[in-house]
Amino acid sequence: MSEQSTSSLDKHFNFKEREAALYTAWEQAGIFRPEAASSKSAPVFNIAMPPPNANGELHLGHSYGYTVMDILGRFHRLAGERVLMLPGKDHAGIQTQVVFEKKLQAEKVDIKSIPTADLYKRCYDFCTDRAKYMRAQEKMLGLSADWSRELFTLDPRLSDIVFETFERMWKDGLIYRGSRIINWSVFSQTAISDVEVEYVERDGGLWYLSYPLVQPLTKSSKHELALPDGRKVKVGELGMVTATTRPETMLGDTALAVHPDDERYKDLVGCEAIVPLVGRRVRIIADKRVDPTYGTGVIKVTPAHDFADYDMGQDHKLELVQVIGKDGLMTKEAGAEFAGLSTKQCREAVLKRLAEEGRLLAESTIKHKVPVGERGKDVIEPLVSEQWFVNVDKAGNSLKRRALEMVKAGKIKIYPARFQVLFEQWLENLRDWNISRQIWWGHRLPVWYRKQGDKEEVHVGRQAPAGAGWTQDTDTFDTWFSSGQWAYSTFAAHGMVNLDKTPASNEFFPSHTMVMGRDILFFWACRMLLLTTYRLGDVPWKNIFFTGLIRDEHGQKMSKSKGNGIEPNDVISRHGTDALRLSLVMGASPGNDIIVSERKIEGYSKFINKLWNAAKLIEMKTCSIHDKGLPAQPTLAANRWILRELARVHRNVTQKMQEYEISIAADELYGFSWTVFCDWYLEMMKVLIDTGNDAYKQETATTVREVFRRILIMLHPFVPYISEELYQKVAGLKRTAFLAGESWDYKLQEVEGTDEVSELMEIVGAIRSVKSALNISSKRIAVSVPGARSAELSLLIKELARVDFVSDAQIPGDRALRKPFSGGVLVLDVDGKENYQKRLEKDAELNRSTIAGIEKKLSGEFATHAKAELVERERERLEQSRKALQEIEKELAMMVQ
RNA sequence: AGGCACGUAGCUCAGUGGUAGAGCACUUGCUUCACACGCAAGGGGUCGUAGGUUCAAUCCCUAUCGUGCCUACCA
Repeated sequence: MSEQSTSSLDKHFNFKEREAALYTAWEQAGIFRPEAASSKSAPVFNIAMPPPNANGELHLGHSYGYTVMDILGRFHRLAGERVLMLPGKDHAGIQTQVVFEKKLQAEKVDIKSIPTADLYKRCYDFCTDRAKYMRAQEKMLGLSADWSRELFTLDPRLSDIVFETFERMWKDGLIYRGSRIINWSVFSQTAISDVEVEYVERDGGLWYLSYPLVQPLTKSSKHELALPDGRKVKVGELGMVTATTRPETMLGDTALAVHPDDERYKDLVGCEAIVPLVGRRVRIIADKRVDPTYGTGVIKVTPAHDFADYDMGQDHKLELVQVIGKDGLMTKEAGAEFAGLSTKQCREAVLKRLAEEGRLLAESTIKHKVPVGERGKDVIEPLVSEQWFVNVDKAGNSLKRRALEMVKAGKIKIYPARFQVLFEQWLENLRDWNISRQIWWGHRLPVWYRKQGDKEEVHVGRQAPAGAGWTQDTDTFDTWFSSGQWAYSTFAAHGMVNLDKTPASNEFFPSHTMVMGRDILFFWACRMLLLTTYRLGDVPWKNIFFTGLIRDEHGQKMSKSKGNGIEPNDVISRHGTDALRLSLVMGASPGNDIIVSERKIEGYSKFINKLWNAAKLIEMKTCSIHDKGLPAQPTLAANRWILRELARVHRNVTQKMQEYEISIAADELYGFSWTVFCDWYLEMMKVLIDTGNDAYKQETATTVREVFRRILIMLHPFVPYISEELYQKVAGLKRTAFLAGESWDYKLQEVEGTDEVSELMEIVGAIRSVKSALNISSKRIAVSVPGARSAELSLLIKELARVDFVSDAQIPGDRALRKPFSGGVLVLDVDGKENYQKRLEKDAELNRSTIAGIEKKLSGEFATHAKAELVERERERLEQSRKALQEIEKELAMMVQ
């Protein structure tokens, strides 16, 4: 017996202390910089990581994305590549301004009294402060980012590029200023982007209004309309009947529209009608965008306050009458009677007046979706406003066509592949992009104006042109205009991309991979693709990986307002970073949502504990054994087996990682580490080291160290802390300063030999099964095992199954329980073997049905159609089952006697 | 309305044209000196439904139901 040794490791992994210490050590060693790679010409793996908004803190969604990125980054770093995980923060325009102004309000600061320049500075400081906090969270998560290259979207190095892009696009005619319909936030007093608008379902009214015809019909129509109150009216009889959810906008109607193929209204197209209350004469137009089955099939067209109507207005050259102002109140265009009312008051007033005039025919309630601001209560009004736009589909120089061509040509590998189609659809549907915002937080437009008499001069440039009287535009850029350039501006800021050279391809560009949540992804990805293609003539990234969303255990989206969110800091402090990372990855297939609960995180913390204890055991058993290096061909079957298994797992995991199948790779490693390595191999190791001779000890100690070292390397991307800690602390594992310096790939000579261990596992399993059923698991019993095997294997079977070997003849018949296995029949010496009868009967039944199944199969056309090897395999299975059944029946017959 | 995905054990998910899998949960036994955050042995599924192709379908095709998401519309 070997002397008792103790481990230098504590009872549990003290992750709270050790995680912070390990991170600091990594950072101080500079291993997160691409320059740390041993080869200066190694391939580059770089990610311009999506910058979170610098106005709050990280939520679990951020942790998820970062975990995926860090796993990829650490994997490629182990592969010897120059890895650059470039971190940053986004100034997040309107969102930050709202957060910041709320904060000032809470502090009872009078925002209006502060000059904009001061506000800007204070907000910048606020973001700097938040960024610092978030950076600490990112480090806590183990993110192996190159902090020396961190950037903020308002950093002058990035801003310069943003302004330059704007100027170039202006010169190229890809940017214009114009009055078009946009989403207007009444609360924030600015235009906002499509993604900032949400649609929520509300109960609303649908009112049926009649607009008199200028020239009444001469003969009555054969078509009838059904009103919701059951009435039927002849088409044209009461003028044009239209249904609307927003009666107040009728004051701005400049047409009525019907579907061109709608028989009911064919004769009326081209006629004129009168908008009630305002008395405006409007045309009846035909447009295929009208759905003839909805309402009455007639729509009132309000080009100034509806996106679809706006498009129709453009095509039919309709007048724009703006009746709702930016303050959310009715304008004087709405008429003296309504001007100054809120839209809600106006709706009531309009309905009252229409009813008085007999123009309100009917009303019904419906569910419909109304636009609201991101934070819920904000009212969004589509209205026409003068803004700056990017022309995304300019004739002869279409940004979106070029982007689309690249995607269609497969220049970006998309994971999962099914998102390719979605990506293309998004690009197809892009409308001109409003990039101006009426807020003070952000990049101020580099545009100057000067009034010269009636004319207004416009100059685009960072500096005011010569001459007096120029004033700069007070608008700022849509935050996506700057983050849309993140894919190249970040690398350009560090001199890794030359913006004046197109295509700009070099080792850092296009960047290797983009990881994005699939919710925001398409919106942002499209903009990045557009701007990068424009600026550099190439795609922004070679690969793009979409993650799903995080959901709670009931499948609900996590959100602050629902209160079902998991705080990363909180769970990390209780279960450790590694457990969180594992639970964010296990079961998460690309693009699909993932369910995360505290229970899941807690569950994976057990795996961390398991690794810790495996290390303790290895240390105890091997610390006194000197490592003489791994022999080319181990002599022990157990060692040959585990090395073969290791090589197999290494191949599988490597392949899955390269295919971005991260969860499958993690799952494979989890199973191998726990079931194969701990449950089987470590148990064998104990036996070989405790009871074996010196040669056994030597080879086994060396093997277990090598396999464990390899496991730690492979696990490191997923659980960086525990793996590094054990690598550092367990004697005999460490070869370089940090795991990051190890090599993922390794040359393992193909281990020869037959697979004797699977037979061992079958025999041990069969014995354990019998013992367990007879409730004698801990008892040492005698057993006869047919066949000859090495001293090592015999020893292992005896110790793992807790048996002594005897010959068949030594066991009395009334105590001998015969148990078939693939290599023959085991005979176990047990008390009360009749208690095993039920199990035997079940086994027999199982075998009979297997036999019947195979016989049926072989008697059919399978035998002639299927591949010969398949048929052969079935024959073997049949033979085996028959033999087993025979033995079981023999045993049962003896019991019955 | 259109598109996409999903539907496999109680839960979360793998998977394959030829013997249905894992983890968690559950049952039973075991404080065997790494770990009870553990070990061992078990129970549990006609792979959503209906057709089709095939010698053979959980897998391929068609239809259908259910769930989720996206886009458009909701005048």
